[in-house]
Amino acid sequence: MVEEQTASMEDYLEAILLLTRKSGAARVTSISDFLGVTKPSVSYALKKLSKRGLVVHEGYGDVSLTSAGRKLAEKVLEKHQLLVVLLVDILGVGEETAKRDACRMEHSLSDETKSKLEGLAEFILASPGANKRLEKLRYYQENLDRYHEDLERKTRSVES
Amino acid sequence: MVEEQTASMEDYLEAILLLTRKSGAARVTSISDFLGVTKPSVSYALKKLSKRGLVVHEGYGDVSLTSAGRKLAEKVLEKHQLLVVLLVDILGVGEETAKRDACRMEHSLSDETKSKLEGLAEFILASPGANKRLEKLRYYQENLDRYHEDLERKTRSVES
DNA sequence: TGTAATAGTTAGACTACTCTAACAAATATG
DNA sequence: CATATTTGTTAGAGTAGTCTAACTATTACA
Repeated sequence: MVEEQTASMEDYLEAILLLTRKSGAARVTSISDFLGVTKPSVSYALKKLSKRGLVVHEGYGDVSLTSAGRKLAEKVLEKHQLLVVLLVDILGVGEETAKRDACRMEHSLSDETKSKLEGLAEFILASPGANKRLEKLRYYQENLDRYHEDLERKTRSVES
Repeated sequence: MVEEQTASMEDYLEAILLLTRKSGAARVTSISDFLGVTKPSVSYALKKLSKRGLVVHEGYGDVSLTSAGRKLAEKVLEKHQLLVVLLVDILGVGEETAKRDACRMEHSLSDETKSKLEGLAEFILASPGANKRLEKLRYYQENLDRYHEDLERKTRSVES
């Protein structure tokens, strides 16, 4: 069994997976650019992840994932992608917010909830009757937005 | 505008709100028991939250929230409760997992996503046609579970 | 009302990151 | 092939939290 990683370490694993997929290999610099952290921070993280057997580095070379590391990284990435689908395609959350939320929530989503959420997403997006259901949800959401806007307007006029 | 708080500080605010509602007042000891942290940790947190104008303490007495603190605490608690409804009543996630997930995800849920999620929950639980919809989802989830169990069994038999 | 029990604080260490500054290794180019 | 540029590491400090140990303040009650 692989121990739980911190959100930060999961971010590094996920970044390495994505960079490897995109360009064949990950480097300290590309990870640093991708995550928006300094190179010393990447160095520090890689040392930790190496000790835990999740990453192979041997200084100044390419960074790659061990199979344990890859398994973990894939799990995180799957959660991330599921959340994006849920937020954007089902809930209609704006791209920017959805991205920010997914990047944070991916670390707190249990495997159990993930699989249940997959079921919900499938039910709403791909099961028999899904189209009609999604259409109705969209309609409902839109009216709800209008309703909340009204409410806020009223609140403001009371406050002022 | 109130600045963003860390997950930890949000936990303290939420605990103070809940304890105040339950027993009229929060104390260092009750917060410490509730959150499962030591009293020095509570002391440390209260000092920070006081400086930020979110909590009123004046040593050795009751702990209470300022209106800014209460507003923030209520926001977090609402997110928590919404997540529990979503996880337990809609997705059918087990109580324990749902609680753990809600406690962590409440800190990464944006206001925008929260309101969209409220819409979804309402749509599934309380809109016209909701009963039938929830029933179908439940049925779908159950078969999905069975399907995934089958899949896992097959995977195992291949590996061994 | 004096003392024991409870409640809270302070001091100091530890963890898990983050960063900047300074240096070393590798690579690329004139 | 020597040197400039890029890449990566090490050292050291800072932050935000956690804890234990030792202390002080408050309260309870014999």
